[in-house]
Amino acid sequence: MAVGTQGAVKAVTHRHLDELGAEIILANTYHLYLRPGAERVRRLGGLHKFIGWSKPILTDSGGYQVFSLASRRKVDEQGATFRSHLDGSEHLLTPESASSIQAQLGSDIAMVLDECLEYPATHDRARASLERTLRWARRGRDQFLHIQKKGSDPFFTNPGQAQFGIIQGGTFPDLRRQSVEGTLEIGFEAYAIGGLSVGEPIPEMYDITEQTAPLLPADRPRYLMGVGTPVDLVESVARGIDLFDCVLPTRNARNGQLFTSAGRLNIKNAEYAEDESPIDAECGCYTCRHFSRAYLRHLFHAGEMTSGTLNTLHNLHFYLDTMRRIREAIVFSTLEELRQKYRRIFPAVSADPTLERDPK
RNA sequence: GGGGAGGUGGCAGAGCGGUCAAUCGCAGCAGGCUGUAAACCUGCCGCCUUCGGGCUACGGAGGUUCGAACCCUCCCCUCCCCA
Repeated sequence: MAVGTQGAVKAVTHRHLDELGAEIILANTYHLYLRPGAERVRRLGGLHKFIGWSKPILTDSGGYQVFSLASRRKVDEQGATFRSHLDGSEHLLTPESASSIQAQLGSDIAMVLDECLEYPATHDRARASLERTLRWARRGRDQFLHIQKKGSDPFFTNPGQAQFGIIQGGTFPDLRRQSVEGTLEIGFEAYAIGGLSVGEPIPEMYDITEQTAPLLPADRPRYLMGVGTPVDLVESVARGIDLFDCVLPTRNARNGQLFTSAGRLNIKNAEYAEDESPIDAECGCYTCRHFSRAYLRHLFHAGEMTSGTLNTLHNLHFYLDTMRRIREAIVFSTLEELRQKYRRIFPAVSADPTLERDPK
């Protein structure tokens, strides 16, 4: 899933996404609640109509903001109180309100409110957090079912909405298992693994994924939240994951880092100033078919908006293409080869993740 | 012709006797970004370096001083105002 936090995948239009073959996008409860407001979206006919995207939308619950906006929120049993990053005003997000807001938004998949645990965290802290997430899950699910039962409720703009539960438990396998059991007991349409890709070493992330994914129902999509790099996708599918979302392809594109069949490429670098070749000769995206590295580097340095657009088109193409290759490899039983290939292409990431985070 | 302001590292612009190789910004170079407070952030940015430091520097030449980008003298050069 391409990430479109505020109802738009940054730098590209829905038409671009259609052409790229994007089947679903992600939007965010917290951001849309603050602006333009869930009530307003509902009055405007729901998120699909409002943003002009008729294909599926998944809304994250705001659980990630519990992590990423840690400095501007406090969490208690009731929920998370945020100081708005827009105007400083206080807002309480509860499991119930997260469900209600998403009902008003009318997304196709709503995520239950969870507490995305920071890394590192002690076993005690992780257990307490997961148990709270479980209690929140019960409350969020009850609210979801309550709204859905009413059916004609004016708050409800998408009667077909599904709700996914989220597994927490930090980097502790026993806690992950406990979280899975509790979450399955509550029962959701499908399940996500949360609380990873928050700074833990990549091997640990793979490890937890490997131990957690098989515990989730095989007949439902398993969603690994917030992951990842291209090699992370391949490695995670190999461990049982079906669905991802990540800001990397879009954010890094805007910041000049491109994912290619030869690894990461920083289009800002001086070495591309007069390089007439495309970003990736093996790529068939619009950007690669039409523009040189030299031009793309120029656009970036000149601060042209087109830079973000063209780079984003390329990176999203690379990501969606990676997923297509993975599906194909599964069909032809060549996933292991694909894995080796991606490990080769992105060695720093798979061999020693710490190199990625700290060049020294 | 008269009056005034000023010349500082690629640009722009602080500093106005020691703690200045010299604030800040821009440009440049490199790196990071994993359920987006991110078209953002970090580091480097005179030369050399065994990273401790060494060397050359604030238009030019002299001078004062223990010590000068900062004070004095002369020279060169810009810009502004009035005629």
